[in-house]
Amino acid sequence: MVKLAGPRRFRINVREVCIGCGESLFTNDYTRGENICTSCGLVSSDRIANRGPEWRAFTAEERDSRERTGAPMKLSIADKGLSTMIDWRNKDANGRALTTNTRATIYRMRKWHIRSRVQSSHHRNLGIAMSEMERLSSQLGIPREARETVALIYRKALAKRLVRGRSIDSVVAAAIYLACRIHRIPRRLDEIVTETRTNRKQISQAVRLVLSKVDVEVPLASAKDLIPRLSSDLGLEGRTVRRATEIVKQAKEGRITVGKDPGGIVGAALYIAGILEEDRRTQREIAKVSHVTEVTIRNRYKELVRSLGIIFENDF
DNA sequence: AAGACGAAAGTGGTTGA
DNA sequence: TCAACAACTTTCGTCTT
Repeated sequence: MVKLAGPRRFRINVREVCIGCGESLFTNDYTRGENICTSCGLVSSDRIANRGPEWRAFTAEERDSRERTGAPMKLSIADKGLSTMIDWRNKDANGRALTTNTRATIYRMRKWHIRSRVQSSHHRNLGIAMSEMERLSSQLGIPREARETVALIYRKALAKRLVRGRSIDSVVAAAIYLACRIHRIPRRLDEIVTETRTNRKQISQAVRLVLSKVDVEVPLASAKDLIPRLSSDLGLEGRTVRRATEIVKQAKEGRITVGKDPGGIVGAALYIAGILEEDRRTQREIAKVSHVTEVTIRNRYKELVRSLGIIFENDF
């Protein structure tokens, strides 16, 4: 006894609460450009953006043929995600199993397809490099955008034949290190080294090589970028962090930071801020998280206090 | 006893001849 | 290629809290 409604014109979309009846039963009628409450019938807005395509399609094939975009192009995939593949399943487009004859043909095609794809050494190199890059990046927690930068740097290095005679892993590690600096992600070279099979020396050589031969804008590791990481490791309070940020900023303006280990500067700034804000940490604790020794913290601390004229009010 | 301080000697990396 | 050099580390004795 249920009477079916006519052809559905609405795309049901739960939106904000209706100002008429308080229900949250809105529906968007893109064909008319209206928002209609399905509970009380209130038309709430007569100007909504239609985010769908401007064409209409009635069948799946029509939709496929009219679609003008595909998956995004990515540098971190060896072929930029643009090549085609022959599926490994022995099924045709309708999902039916192939006959023995066709299966043999497909097998041959597949073989040559794969061979032609990795035929050039350039491509093979990229394939290996990108999988190593993915492995290392996820181990180090490198975000997506930075990985694209890594891929870009590696491609440039490869194009300039810098990978010749060097291990792929070391160049990948170097690219990751540089991409981290570009994206202002604080990662020390040693952190990267521990996750690779190559040694530190090779990686730092590769870093210097890429830096000199490939045109990439790589900012110097800045003390400021390190503050969030270290202060969260130390569990410092917001006001202490702000104070430390201010100290680092002043130190930078006073030009006493050049050539110094950022870890030491931030460590000292956090130490001072801790004393000033009575959110104190010991030099040892700070030295541990900032990967410099207590002596370095002390030296920076003395310099900062002297040149910035910091006076500890709670001293007397 | 833990933390801070500072001197002295040693290390790995950069710079300039 | 080598020496000079600055920054940083390790080690250790001493002072302070």
